[in-house]
Amino acid sequence: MARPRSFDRDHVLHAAERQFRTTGYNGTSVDDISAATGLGRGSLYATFDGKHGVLHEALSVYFTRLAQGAPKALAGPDESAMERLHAYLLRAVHGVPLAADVPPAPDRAAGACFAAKMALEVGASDSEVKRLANDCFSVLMTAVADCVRAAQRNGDLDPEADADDLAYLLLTIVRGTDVVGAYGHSPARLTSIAESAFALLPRPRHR
Amino acid sequence: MARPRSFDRDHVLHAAERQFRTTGYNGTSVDDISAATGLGRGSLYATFDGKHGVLHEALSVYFTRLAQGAPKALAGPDESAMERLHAYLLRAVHGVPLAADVPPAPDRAAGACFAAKMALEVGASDSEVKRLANDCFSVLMTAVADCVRAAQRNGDLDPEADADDLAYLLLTIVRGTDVVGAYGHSPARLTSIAESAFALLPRPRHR
DNA sequence: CCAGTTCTGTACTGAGTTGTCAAGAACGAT
DNA sequence: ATCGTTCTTGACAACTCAGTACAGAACTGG
Repeated sequence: MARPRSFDRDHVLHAAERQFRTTGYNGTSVDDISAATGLGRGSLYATFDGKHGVLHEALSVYFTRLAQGAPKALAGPDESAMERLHAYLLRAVHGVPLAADVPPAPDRAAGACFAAKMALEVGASDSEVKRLANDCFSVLMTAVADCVRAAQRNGDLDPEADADDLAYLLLTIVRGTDVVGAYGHSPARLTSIAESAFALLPRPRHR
Repeated sequence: MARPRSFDRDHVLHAAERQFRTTGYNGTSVDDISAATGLGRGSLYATFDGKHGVLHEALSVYFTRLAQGAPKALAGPDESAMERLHAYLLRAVHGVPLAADVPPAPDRAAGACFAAKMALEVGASDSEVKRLANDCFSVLMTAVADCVRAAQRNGDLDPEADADDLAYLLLTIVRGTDVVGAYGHSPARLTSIAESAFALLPRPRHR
């Protein structure tokens, strides 16, 4: 029996994420968020808790999206596990790994993992951000590690290799691709990096 | 026949770099820089050109330091090229790769490559920063690639492998380590990643 | 010791920022 | 239709920030 919200919460948070992505946390004012989301100042402060709150909620939504998308993209039959790993590495070239709704990022730096970018900028002073970013990492980590194990079961990867170590390394490479991409290197160059990484994965010793 | 400077330019820029590292570009005010460097506003604006200028000069100094340190750390006899590559990867665990003067970084995120961090934060809107960051990358790139070629000459790495591709991949991994470190992962974990990467380098096919 | 030049510190301005508040709008239950 | 509750809008005050200007300090060559 009261006036209903006139905006979609997730839609707003998604727009805020896009803004944070392109101008960074400290580089965006509340007015910028207001303009990007269409919400007035008052609603922003009432619904979330200012900039902090918007960032935290946006990261939370990002996490949810990742928690759904990552397993979906990396799970599947053992036979095609290697292909999925390959596709995952190549997708990193264009940014926005496994939660793609922002297809043509204007600048590659804006395509980097949202959680990683925020963690790097304000993670040192905002432990909540650090925590949320870690959650995102963990979700990706388990998905990749499971995929590695699947590839091992199928005989495409050395069964002696530690799947977790390999997954950590793969994620590190994907994160590094974000950074190198921010330098302005061409997609061709990034693709070459991804292919090199894929080629170096440890194959079984004997066949 | 005029009053001499009471500060050392490089020392000031180094202090500014430390500040930018810990609080980011947009997160530091001119007063912060003033406090960190001990310089008054007036001197800051007279010597450099405000925040922009300080950042650009600081990056420039960082580049110079890198251009000296990187070849020194990675050049040497072919016999020990692999050891140098190994050491380079392990050094990334604790940040501030090849220009170490800030040994105990309070937060690992502050230990990330200065150029990379700035490029990721403001590179999209400040092409000068992007350029300087790219220069830093290039310097590292050639140094690593040369070291890879040395290792190939010594028979420690597959001579068929493309040295440049390998160097790109190694640098990507080091940059990724910065990001993963910013999440708060333990040095032990980062070390494990570095070791995995090193172990996967392509050895010669036949001996 | 003096004059000229450069550096240093501080106060000031205008723009931009954050967070709050109150008045009005929209809706459902009665 | 009306009332109460909740959302929205715009304006507002306090504050911070970047950049400038000016007065004074320090030093050196003569």
